[in-house]
Amino acid sequence: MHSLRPLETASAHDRVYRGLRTRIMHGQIAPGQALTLRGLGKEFGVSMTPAREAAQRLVAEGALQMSISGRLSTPELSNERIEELAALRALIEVELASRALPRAHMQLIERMQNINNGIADVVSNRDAVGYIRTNLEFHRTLYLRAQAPAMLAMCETVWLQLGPTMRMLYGRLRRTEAPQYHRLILAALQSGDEPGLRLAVRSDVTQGLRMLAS
Amino acid sequence: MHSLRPLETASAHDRVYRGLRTRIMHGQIAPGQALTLRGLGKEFGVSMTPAREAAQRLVAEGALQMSISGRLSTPELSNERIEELAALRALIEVELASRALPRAHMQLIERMQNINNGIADVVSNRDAVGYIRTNLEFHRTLYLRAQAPAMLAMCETVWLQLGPTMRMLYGRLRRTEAPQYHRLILAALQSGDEPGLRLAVRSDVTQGLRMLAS
DNA sequence: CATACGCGTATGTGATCACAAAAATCGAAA
DNA sequence: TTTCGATTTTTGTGATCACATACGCGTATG
Repeated sequence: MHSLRPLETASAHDRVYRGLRTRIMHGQIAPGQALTLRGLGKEFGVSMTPAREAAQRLVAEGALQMSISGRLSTPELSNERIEELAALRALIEVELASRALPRAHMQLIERMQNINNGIADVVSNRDAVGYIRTNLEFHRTLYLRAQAPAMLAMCETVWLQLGPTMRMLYGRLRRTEAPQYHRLILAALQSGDEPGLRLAVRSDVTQGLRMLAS
Repeated sequence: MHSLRPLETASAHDRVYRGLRTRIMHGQIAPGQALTLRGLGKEFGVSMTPAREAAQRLVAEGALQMSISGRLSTPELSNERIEELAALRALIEVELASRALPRAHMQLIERMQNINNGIADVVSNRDAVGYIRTNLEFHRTLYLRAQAPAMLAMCETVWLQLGPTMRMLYGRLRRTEAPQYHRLILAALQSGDEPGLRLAVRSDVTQGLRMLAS
């Protein structure tokens, strides 16, 4: 029943918004990177007006910050802010996973396993952006089953705010395999173990935080 | 260290945004109410451009919805959506209250008591908007102590989405006194009872939902 | 060599306009 | 009276422009 607008008729500001949002969420833009409206407009082939709307929207979602003079940049998050956002991820994603559990059939689990196997590839290539994208896809695949669009939207907003920082974090990471907690998540899904699932998701989400302390 | 911009130099779109946002959050606009950019512009004394930016931003936050043709209106929430938003309120506000508890000294509790006493007045006047505003002020006063701006922002976004619906809900309510759970919240704060506080906040936040079932 | 000043350029803001599409209005026919 | 269709009006979109201001760089001065 969703009325999806055809891509070729999507408004200009939506194209800019989606393009920028994806880049930010996947960590393709470093923290503190400056952006200009004319630059965005030229890049996406539109005038300043749609670029401004897209930027304003991303500022409202915390994906960009705007100085008092109106200059745009990706935010450099303080450690306190990162802790807060990780706590929000834990709260919301545990709830989403819990709601998805009763509907998580074998087909879904297999799809998640496939995605998780793909993480090994991007990890071996030292591809930080690919790692973030695949990791988020793993989580989103599960959460979509929760049938909770408002919660998922909030969750993605948090991902968005963490995007530039995640790149920095995962860039430091010397990882050789997919996250260990992903296997725990999959195991808990298969056995229908709700407490185990909640713990596994919480651990997976907050593990990145521990790298900050070191 | 916050660099607050003086109000008299606030940008036009910020004035429109704040004005509209307050109205929506406090339930001054009924669900399904239509809005036009030119109308908003005229009302706030600005051209269409700032009105559009403010509207886009509120759409991004879920406070307004936009039809495929670009028409603006306050959303009419389904029961499932309301349940979801109430669950989000419960998740986030319980966490905020828990974080505020160690910092909630007597002065803060007294301030909250004063606000809560004010609820009796607006209730006796059958003032739905005043009730919502005062109720939210009660909660925000506590949550500000949590020192968690990202969480508070998410929380307020949920309030915003529920604004038009809250008016409808509380409009039906035949209430003669302040919410019972507010007293429990205050008692738990005074005694430093964290489990009791979490339960009281969760109950207060989800109580409105029960009116839907009836 | 460091710092402060000043000028030129880059940048965001808000108003206005032309255009297309949707909604509303009015009239005619069944 | 109702319903369908054409026309008029309303509305959102995106481009462009003038303007004010902030930034950056070069120069001069201590």
